[in-house]
Amino acid sequence: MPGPHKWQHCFREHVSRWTVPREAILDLLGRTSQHVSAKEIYSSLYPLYPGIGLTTVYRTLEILHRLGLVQKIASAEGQSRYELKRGDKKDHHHHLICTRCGRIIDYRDFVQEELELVKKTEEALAERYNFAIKDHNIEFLGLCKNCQPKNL
Amino acid sequence: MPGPHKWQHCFREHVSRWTVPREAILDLLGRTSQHVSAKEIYSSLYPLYPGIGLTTVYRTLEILHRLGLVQKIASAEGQSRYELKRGDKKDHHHHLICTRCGRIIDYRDFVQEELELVKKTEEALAERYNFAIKDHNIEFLGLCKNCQPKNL
DNA sequence: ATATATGCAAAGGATTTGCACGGTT
DNA sequence: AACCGTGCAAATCCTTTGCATATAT
Repeated sequence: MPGPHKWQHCFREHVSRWTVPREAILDLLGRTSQHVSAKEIYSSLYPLYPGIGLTTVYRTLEILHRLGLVQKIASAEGQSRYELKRGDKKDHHHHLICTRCGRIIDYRDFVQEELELVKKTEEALAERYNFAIKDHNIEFLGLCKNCQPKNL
Repeated sequence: MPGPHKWQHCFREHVSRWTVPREAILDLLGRTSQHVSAKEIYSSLYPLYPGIGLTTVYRTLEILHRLGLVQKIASAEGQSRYELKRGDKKDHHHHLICTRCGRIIDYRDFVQEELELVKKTEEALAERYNFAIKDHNIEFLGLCKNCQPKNL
């Protein structure tokens, strides 16, 4: 599992070149705990790296996703959000998503229990359906505090 | 919970008018066990109802989703897929999604166990984060039989 | 008769692609 | 020097919106 600044190696090995934009994007993802959209990454980086292109952000995210370093969350609002997967077991979490404003909350409660069941399920499903399971996605959808109708 | 052909009532009560396109869309959703995209619905319906518009499909799906009759699955490939929620408890299932070809398999194994944990988690999360939880989404991502690399 | 739903065309967004240029190796 | 990555602009794809017309009530 790559450490804070070992991505450079991972990149050179699996992809090819280690460039300024790639470092900037990975660095940003490492510093944020949010689930960011491509445009948000672009906007955050622009002041520091004028001339960076949104295209590059998309292409880099695509690579990171394929490498399994980044989770891509397809939200119902049309845009995808991205989150760096940290190797840390303690950091494993699932999502609580507001269907109105799109806010995503990470929760770490019950995750241990969930993971036990997930593991069991995963094995059985892999065999039964001949699936090579790579990842799972557990999320709860609803209305966050701010989006709940006050008058109901 | 609306029966096979009681949607008409549900519609008139909660929305307003029961029209030919709405009946056609709901009927199609009822007859298919697939997770269909808006365009697929449109294409299936076009031969029978020439002149039907893709716009109407989207608008109807939006209503059905708001009424809680249809689940909207935001896939990573950019398009959303829709599935009629059947009242039937026995029919509750989760998804196994191929990240390469987009195929979705419903599985009903372990769902009972999952649901117990889900219910418990839901209650705790609702309280802790002040969230009005409406739905959940459990899916496993990986490669289906056909998409697994043969030479690995 | 009246309000609502429809279909078309156009607009809107997010993401991808083609291509000449620039940076890494 | 060779090749890969970049940024721009244009192209795509999915979805939403504006508006005149058709339809359900």
